[in-house]
Amino acid sequence: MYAVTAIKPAAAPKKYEVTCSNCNLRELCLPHGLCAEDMARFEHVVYARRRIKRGEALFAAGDEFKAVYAVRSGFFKTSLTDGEGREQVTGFFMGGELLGMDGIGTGRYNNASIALEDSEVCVLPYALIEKMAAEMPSLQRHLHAVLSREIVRDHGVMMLLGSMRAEERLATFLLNLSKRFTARGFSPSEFHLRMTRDELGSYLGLKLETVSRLFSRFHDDGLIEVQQKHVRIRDIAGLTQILAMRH
Amino acid sequence: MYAVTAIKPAAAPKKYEVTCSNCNLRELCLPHGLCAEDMARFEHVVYARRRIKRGEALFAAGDEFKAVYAVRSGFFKTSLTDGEGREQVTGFFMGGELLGMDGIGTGRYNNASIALEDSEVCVLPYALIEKMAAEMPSLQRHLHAVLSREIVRDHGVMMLLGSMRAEERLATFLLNLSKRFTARGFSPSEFHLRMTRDELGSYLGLKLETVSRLFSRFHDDGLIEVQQKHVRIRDIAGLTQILAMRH
DNA sequence: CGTAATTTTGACTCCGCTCAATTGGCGTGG
DNA sequence: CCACGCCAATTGAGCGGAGTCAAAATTACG
Repeated sequence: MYAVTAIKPAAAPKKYEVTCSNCNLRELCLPHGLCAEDMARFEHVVYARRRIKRGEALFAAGDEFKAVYAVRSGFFKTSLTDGEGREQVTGFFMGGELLGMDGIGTGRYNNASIALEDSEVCVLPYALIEKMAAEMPSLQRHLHAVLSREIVRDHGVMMLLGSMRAEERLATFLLNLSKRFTARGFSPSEFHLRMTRDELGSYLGLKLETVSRLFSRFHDDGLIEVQQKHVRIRDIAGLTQILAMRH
Repeated sequence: MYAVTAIKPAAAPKKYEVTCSNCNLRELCLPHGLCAEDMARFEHVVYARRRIKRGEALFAAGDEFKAVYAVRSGFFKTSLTDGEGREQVTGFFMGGELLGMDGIGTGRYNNASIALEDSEVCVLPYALIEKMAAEMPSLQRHLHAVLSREIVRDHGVMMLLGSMRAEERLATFLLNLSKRFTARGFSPSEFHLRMTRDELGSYLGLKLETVSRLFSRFHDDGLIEVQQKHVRIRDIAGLTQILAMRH
């Protein structure tokens, strides 16, 4: 089971130790595109960080919405659980990506957000964001853009789930992961999956055995090397090819 | 039968003829929750309407993003088309719902938006919305809420596509449609589907034959009456029951 | 009124699921 | 350090739900 505790970071985290302006994720994060002056003002919003240990929840579905979180380091999954206990993983999030925006509309988080490795997030209290956005057009615009892009991302997942076959889904996922790692300066072709086969299956609308079999098949076809959670992409073109083959 | 049309007589569409404050959809639309004064200011943003005939596009994927649209009457689908010509319907929209928010992030609409019956929309130019939101906290908050709720809606679809069986998907869809019609003062149990089996299948991640078979099955089970596009729900509890049955 | 489009229905197939057994990895405690 | 136990991952065998292909029926529309 996942604990919902650890609201309070252990050591006193020195504020402003790493500011947005010198954060290596600034190109990917919410304040992206702000001028130096606006950036300086924005940094006062990011007044706290929070550490979440592997397996713990940053927030649970139904928790009161107070802040949006920017992933500073680590890896998260978000997931819904419906009345009958069925879990649906709705996304995986890494450095510079924002968590919790689904809570704005109702005042409660709709998803649970679970760390899949020891992680750290920047806390962006929504009340402050709202206030600054009203005074800072570039921030307002960027906030809207971030929300809108989340919608576009979700539509991509809908296309994946609604009209792709199993191997296309996994290929799409691997290529997407590769791109996001690249944007963060990591290897495009070699990485550790932080989620289980079950979690990945949930996200892709497949059973864990199917995911496992697909990894084995891709391996046999020389597209990737897999050893448990470690993946190395050997043939990006081959993976892309899978998507190009209609049915 | 409960037509959504005929709200507007044939008269020339004079601007401000129907304002937000007296629009029968105001409880569902973007300006919802604004005070009288703010509402009056907001009405100046809604300076135009646009009629779209059945089968025509309000906008196409890739079109330059300039405005968000509120459905005043009629019915729309939104859909993506990927490189290989595969279509994925991402949503159906009726009175009071907003179209085009996925364009904010990139400056281009990501979806195409097609009228499934003769329809009318209010044009909300984004530049004006943005400006007013900065000056009007209640509007800003509501805009964020609307964007956020769109994300939540998409997550619901992801759960539907990722972890429900065919009959659960259709039952969920019918119940959702019923609720939305109810909120608009139409019959909760009797309505015309404006989309084809193919479009509905795309939305639900099923083939059109499967959708057709499910309608027939639901009919045989006494849950609904179907005759082509006309549907009458006979047993809401029975439909709900389908969702409660795991596996 | 005729033609095209949509819907329904049937027969058969196959992809992904279920059930089950085995293997492998990793942390914990003796 | 190794043994144990637990959880994750792999692999196999068989099944079933949804897809595919095809044809007929019904409806919509020019």
